[in-house]
Amino acid sequence: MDVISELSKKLNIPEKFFEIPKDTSMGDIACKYAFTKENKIKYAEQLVKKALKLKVVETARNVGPYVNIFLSWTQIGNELLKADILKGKNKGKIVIEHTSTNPTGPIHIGRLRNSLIGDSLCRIYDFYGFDVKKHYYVNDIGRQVAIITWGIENKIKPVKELIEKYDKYKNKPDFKTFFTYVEAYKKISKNIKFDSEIDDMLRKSESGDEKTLRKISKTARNCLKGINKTLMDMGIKFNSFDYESEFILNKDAFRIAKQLEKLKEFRVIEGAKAVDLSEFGFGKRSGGTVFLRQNGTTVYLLRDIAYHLWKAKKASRMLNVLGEDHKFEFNELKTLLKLLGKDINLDACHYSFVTLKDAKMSTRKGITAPVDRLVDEGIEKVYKRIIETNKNIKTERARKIAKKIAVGAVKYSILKIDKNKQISFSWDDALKFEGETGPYCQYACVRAKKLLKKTEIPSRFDASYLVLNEEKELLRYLNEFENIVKEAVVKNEPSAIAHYMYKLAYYFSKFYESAPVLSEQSRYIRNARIRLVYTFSKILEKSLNLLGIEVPAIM
RNA sequence: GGCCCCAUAGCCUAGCCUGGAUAGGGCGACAGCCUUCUAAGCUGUAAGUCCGGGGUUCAAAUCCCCGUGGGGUCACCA
Repeated sequence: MDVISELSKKLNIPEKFFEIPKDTSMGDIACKYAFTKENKIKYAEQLVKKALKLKVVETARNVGPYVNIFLSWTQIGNELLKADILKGKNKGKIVIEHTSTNPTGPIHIGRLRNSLIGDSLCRIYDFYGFDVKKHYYVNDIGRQVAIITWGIENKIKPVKELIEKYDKYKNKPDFKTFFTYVEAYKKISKNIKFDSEIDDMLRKSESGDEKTLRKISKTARNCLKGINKTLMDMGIKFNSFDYESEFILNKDAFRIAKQLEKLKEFRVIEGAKAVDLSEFGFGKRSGGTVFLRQNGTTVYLLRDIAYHLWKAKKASRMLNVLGEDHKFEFNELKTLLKLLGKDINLDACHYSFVTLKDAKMSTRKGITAPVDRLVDEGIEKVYKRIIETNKNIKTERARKIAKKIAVGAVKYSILKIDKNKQISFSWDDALKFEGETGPYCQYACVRAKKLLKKTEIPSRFDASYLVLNEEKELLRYLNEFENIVKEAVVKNEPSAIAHYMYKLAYYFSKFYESAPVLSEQSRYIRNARIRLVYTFSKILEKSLNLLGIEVPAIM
């Protein structure tokens, strides 16, 4: 029940004048509307009188111009505890594109932020009622992939040192691709002849030579298998992998180039075809935004336009999860789509960079912090702890649980931070299990579910028996779930869910320590408490799920 | 240089959109709590120029302006 909107309507005061006080002694809801009036205190007193007449209000009093409202938890509580958490519906189709990391090596921690935010947004939008399609845009052409392809063709052998460094992963296709890349790159930078072979390959592929294009694409597709394995292991799945090369093969890119040539912004700059977007705020040194190079090959932006027009056919809305480095290009893309007369609903969720703090990661050459390694190290750490606390547990089961916890820790540590803030990534912080972490939330959920296993869930209960402060705090916060989901959608901000669920788990832990459930003598109180724990476990598990975090059976 | 993002205790972070009651948390430190639904938990203590300076307002961490520091971007790269 959205109490604030209820009070707003009944008292005829805009919602923004209501807030939830930090302290229960100041009521469940506070109203600060009286501050805007001449006779502040007198007005507040009148508000109190009005509020007292409402059904949801238990009592109300004013502290100066503040009006502190205490709600009737019997009514709200009964409604909340008997309801199922329901998915929204009929919000329409949306294509969410995320990750889209270049298939030139294993996925790295910096890039993981994209996948985690993207996957979480997919879950949040889905829960909110959208029909979500998850897309990965594969850059299967371009210089890096060409270099690797060249390396494979010329049977370049990677150096032993590198393979030893990543010994555990040496047979994973993404790592193998990376090994080849490092060595091929070395060779090419030493010899101009090799470099021109790459240029030749690029020119052929980007102008539409099918054979070359397919050859390069194969390299990318192979690497992608490894990347996808890592993502699947973390519970991140896609509906579609869209290959950039397709938009050259099907000639879409060239058709769009023809359309761009008809625009009044069209220019030819030193033989290259471009559009002058300076009046839209895109001042370029070269004087225009190039879409076809002097040699007739396509650039990324042109293929991106083709891609977005293709995606637009699939859904009425699109959302791209992109690093802040893509802001400029994204705005160019939107501007060009508009100039082409395409009215499409395209948004971006930009996030700031992840920098690597620990020397452990920053000093090494090439990739230094593959996600696989972080997760594996986390699993080892958790595994030890699990077999300590659960003596007779089977190895395989312990490892499965360890994985859920390690992944939960990593996901939470990244998702809890506001997307506009840079993350200085610390390996140790990401694998912490106490305090505001994923495992803390998982633990609260495990405790609740374990307790519930030992009893029936009562269908008859009365929330008026929940009188303790700890019970009311928990109830009050459970009631906020709906609002938080909405906020996360509006802001494209999974961290809102992360902070919510930590606090929710905290209120539960407090309740758990202070109020016995199963051993409670009074049947009425016991039933109400069981129902409270039941609702809590459902909402917390859903919140965890919205971040892509699973709940293990034991911890 | 132009444009965009960020700045809150030793470290990390919430609050900023929509201005109001002593600026919430977490880590680390210190002190307590396990014969009771799993202590990955709970309780308490110490720790703050909310980057600096102006302005608006009865009221500014929050809004506006000017700075400072950090990051991003302005490719015939993707």
